Amino acid sequence: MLENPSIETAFNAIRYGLSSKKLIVAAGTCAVDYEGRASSKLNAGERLTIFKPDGSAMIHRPWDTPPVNWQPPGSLFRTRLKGKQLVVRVYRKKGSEALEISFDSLKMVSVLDLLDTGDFNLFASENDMKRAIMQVPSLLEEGFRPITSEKAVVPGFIDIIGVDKNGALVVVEIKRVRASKASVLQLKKYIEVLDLDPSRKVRGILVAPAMGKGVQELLTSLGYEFRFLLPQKCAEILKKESKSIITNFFNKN
Amino acid sequence: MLENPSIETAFNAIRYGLSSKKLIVAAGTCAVDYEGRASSKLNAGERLTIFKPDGSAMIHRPWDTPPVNWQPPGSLFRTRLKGKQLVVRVYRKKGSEALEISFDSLKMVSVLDLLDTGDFNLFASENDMKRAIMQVPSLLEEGFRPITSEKAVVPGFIDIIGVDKNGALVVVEIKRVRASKASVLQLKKYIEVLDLDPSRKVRGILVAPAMGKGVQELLTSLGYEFRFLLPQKCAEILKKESKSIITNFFNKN
DNA sequence: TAATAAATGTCGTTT
DNA sequence: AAACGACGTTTATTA
Repeated sequence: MLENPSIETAFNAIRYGLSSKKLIVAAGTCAVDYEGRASSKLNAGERLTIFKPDGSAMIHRPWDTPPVNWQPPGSLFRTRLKGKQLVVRVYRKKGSEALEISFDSLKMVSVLDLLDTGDFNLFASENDMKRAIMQVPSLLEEGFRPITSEKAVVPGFIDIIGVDKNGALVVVEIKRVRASKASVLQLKKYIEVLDLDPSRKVRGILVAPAMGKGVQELLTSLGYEFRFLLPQKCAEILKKESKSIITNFFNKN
Repeated sequence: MLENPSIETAFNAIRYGLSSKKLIVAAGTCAVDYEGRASSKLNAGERLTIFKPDGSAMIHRPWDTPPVNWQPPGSLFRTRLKGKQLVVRVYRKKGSEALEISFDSLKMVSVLDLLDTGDFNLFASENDMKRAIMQVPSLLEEGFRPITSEKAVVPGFIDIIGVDKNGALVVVEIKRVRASKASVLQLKKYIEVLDLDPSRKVRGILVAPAMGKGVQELLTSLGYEFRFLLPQKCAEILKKESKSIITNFFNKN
């Protein structure tokens, strides 16, 4: 960990860090060039740069969440001194993409050995909404009974098929974000694919936290219905069921 | 800049850094909870965290380019000590989204004042491809003459309208990445919007560095054409042209 | 402000 | 490996 190191000192620290697969954080005045699918040029300024052991790299300006320049994991590093500058080249063969960071001076260099084995779980995906409805069918409506099992349905296909309290077939299409007209057409397609005999009544229900423009009209014209449901509520339900983490764990392993 | 600070020392440094709008980098053992549009839980492990003066925040694991958790600019910070833990809460009103980082210990805390005024330029956007064709129409084909001026065309609408060497109208749709079937349908829509009289021949040309599956078939069935063009080549042309403009400038003066 | 298209999108799964 | 779709997409642009 170095404060205001000379270019040479920083060079040695970064070289060492890269070769021993450490995570490196460096702040300093640099210019950045990128050539690849696109190309970019960033003039000199003070930024935070991160080099990770997996070969990924980021250059952060003092604002914004996404980095101004980056390179994905699997990239290769080459560090060299060029006159009074420290130059780090991050490149990969595929698409011959290259990022070149030229440091004029450094305020801080930190070489870190981070051990991170903690599990990460993201809840309330569209699949989680489906699971929540499967576990608590009354989320859709009283008396609803799903026919399809959680795993049986082909992903990207019909979300849930079930039966309502009157025995009518129900096709459910779930969106975790605002439903678009495309969502309605998807529901329509699914219902058509089912190739139902006309004697049996079939209901189409679109489940989402919101509707886009014209969605209600399209739904009505096709005779389908809308059910308001927040992904957050599904997350709470799954949390309550507390099986979700375990399920997640087993899905992963 | 602190190495292995105590929780209290780190607390004071981070508090100071946040209140004085500095950029903060901290590495240490932490757990992270996110609640908002989705929700997530990250168990304890060693990570790198960044808090920026604009209110954005990132938590980076020792691998991957995107952060495992983040919060966009405009978020608010609240730092507090909770037992033996240092807790940083990053939250925003909209959607009531909140990120909570609980540190057990810290390896490094760095409070940085970064001055970054350097220009950033990204070349070879879709618009750059358009400009390149406007400047060098032969990129599309010999004898092509654009009708629309660079600025006149409504962006998001028809990219370029022109005339070929035989006087036929040409509608050009540009993609900077592999063109999908949607791109072809977009071209089709644009041509239909033109509402042309049937006496005049109209050609539709899709310009892109590659074609997706079924695109060639769809193009053929609609009677449209494909023109291979790399964004990089456009970038080079624009670079060359801008130089020639400078040269022109010096020749004139 | 809402809708639409682009992104060095990225990140999965499926073919 | 390519192709397709979803994303805590984000971001920019335009009606």
